[in-house]
Amino acid sequence: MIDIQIIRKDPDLVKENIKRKLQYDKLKLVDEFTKKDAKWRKLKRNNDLLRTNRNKVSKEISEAKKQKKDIKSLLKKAKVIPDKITNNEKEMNKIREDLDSLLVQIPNIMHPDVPKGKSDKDNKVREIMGKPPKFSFKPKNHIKLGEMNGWLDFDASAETSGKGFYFMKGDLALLNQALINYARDFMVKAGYEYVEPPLMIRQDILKGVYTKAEIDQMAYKIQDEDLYLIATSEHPLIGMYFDKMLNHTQLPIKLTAYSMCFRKEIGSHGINEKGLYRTHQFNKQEMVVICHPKDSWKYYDELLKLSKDLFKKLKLPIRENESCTGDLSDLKARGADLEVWRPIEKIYQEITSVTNMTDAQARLLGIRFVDKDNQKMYPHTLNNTAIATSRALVAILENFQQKDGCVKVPKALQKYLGKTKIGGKK
RNA sequence: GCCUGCGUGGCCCAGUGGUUACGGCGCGGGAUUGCUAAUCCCGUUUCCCUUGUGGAUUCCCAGGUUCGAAUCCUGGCGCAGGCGCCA
Repeated sequence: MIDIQIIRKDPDLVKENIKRKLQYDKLKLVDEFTKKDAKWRKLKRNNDLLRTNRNKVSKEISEAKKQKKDIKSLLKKAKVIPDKITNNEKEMNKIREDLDSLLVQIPNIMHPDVPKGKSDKDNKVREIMGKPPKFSFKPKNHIKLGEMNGWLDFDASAETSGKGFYFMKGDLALLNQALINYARDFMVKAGYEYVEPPLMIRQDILKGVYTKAEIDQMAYKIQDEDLYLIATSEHPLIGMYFDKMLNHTQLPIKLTAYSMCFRKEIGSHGINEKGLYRTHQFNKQEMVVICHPKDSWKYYDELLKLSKDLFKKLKLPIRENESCTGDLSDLKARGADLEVWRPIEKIYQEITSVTNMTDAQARLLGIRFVDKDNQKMYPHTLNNTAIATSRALVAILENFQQKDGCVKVPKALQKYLGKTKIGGKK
C-alpha cells in the first residue's frame, strides 16, 4: 500500500507513476482520493471539536459532583452531544472505507529504471547467460524423458490426486533432493538464516498482501479452520514480523526457507499441460530480506545476483528479464524474472522471480522499525526464488539430456547425488 | 475437544466508572561529573490542524450501557497452562 502522505503531498508524482504503468483509467482514483480525503479531514476536525466539548462538560460534571453541586443543567447540556458525535463518526467511517479501498488500488511508486511497457511482452531482457545446447539428435521433453526412465508417473498421480500432481521416483526424486540441498547450502553460505516455516497460515497474514478474491483463487483453504496451505514460504517468513516493531540494529533480516508450496493455479494460465512446469504442489527454496529503506536497492541487486550465480553454477542457459511498468503488480517497485531455456519449444520460461516491494508490503503488514534517531518507519521488504526445483528439473532434463535418454548431472549437484549422470539404457 | 487463566505503549507491569493510563526497562536527545562508566533532566501510541503552553485518539477486536469506559454488559479473536486424543 502506498504511503498516504505521498498522495497528499505529491499527487502529481502518484499520477506520473500511474501513467508509466499505462493504467490511465486509474488516474481519476488519485483525484477522487484527494477530494474524499479533504472531506474526511474536515469531518475529523469537526469531530475533534465535538469531543473537546463533550470532554469539557464531562469534566465539569465530575467537578460539580465532587463539590456536591447540582448537575441537572450540566447533564442536560451533555446529553445532546453523543448523538452528534455518532452521526459525524458514521459519515467519517463511510468515507474512511472508500479511502481505504481507493488506497489499495493506487500502485506503489516504481523505481525510475523500470522499463516502460504495457504487458509481459514489453519486458526487457537485461542479460543472457549460458548458451542453449545443440543436439545431434531430436531432443525429448521432460515428460517423455521422465516416463521412459521410470522417474515420473502422471497416470498414478492423476488416479490418487487428480490433474496437476506428480509421482517422482528414483534418481529424479533424489536429484530433486540434491537441488534442494544445493540451494539451501548456497543460501546459508551467502549469509542467510535457514528457517523451517509453518506450511499453513492464517488468513489475516495473507490479507495483508492479497485481497480475499486473490486468496481464494490461489490458496487451498483448510476445512473448518482459519488456515490456508502456503503458496510460498515468503508469506510465513514475512508474517513472522506481522505487527512487530523492530530495531534498526536488527536490520537487515536475511532469511531463506525451504518448503513445499501449494497453489490452486486458477486463472489465466491454469494447469492445462501435463508435466512438472506448473503443478499444484512444488518444492521451493526462497529468500527474503527486510531492510532499512536506504539499503533496499543494494539488496535488490544482491538477490538478483544470488539467483543468477545459483543457476550459473548449474550451467543452465538462462536470461534475466525485467518486468516492465505495466507487468509489475501494484505492490512492486521493481521486479525481474530469471528465465530458463526450453529446447523443445525454443523459448525462455520463468524459473525465478525477484521483487522489491519497498515499504508497501511492510505498511500492509504493520511491520515497523525504530531508526537511529528514534523515528518509527516502515522497512523495505524483498523476496526472491532461490530455486523452484520442479522447474529446475524440467530445465536440467531437457537441456542436459543425451542421445540414449540419460541426463548429465550438473557438477554442482554431483556431490549431493553421488552420480555424474542418471537414466539411459540399462 | 474440555477446563482454567490471560490479552494495557517497543518490552515488562500497575490500574474495579471521573483531571493528562502509574511505574520500570529499552531507545533518542541534553546536562553534569570523569575513566571500561555513573547520575540527573527532557522525550518516546496514533491522527488532525490554524505547528503550539493546540485538539482528538489509544488499553486484543466489534457492538452496547453512560454526560463520561482500560474498568461494567454482549459477542468474537488470539495466547498460555492443565486434562483428553494422536504420534
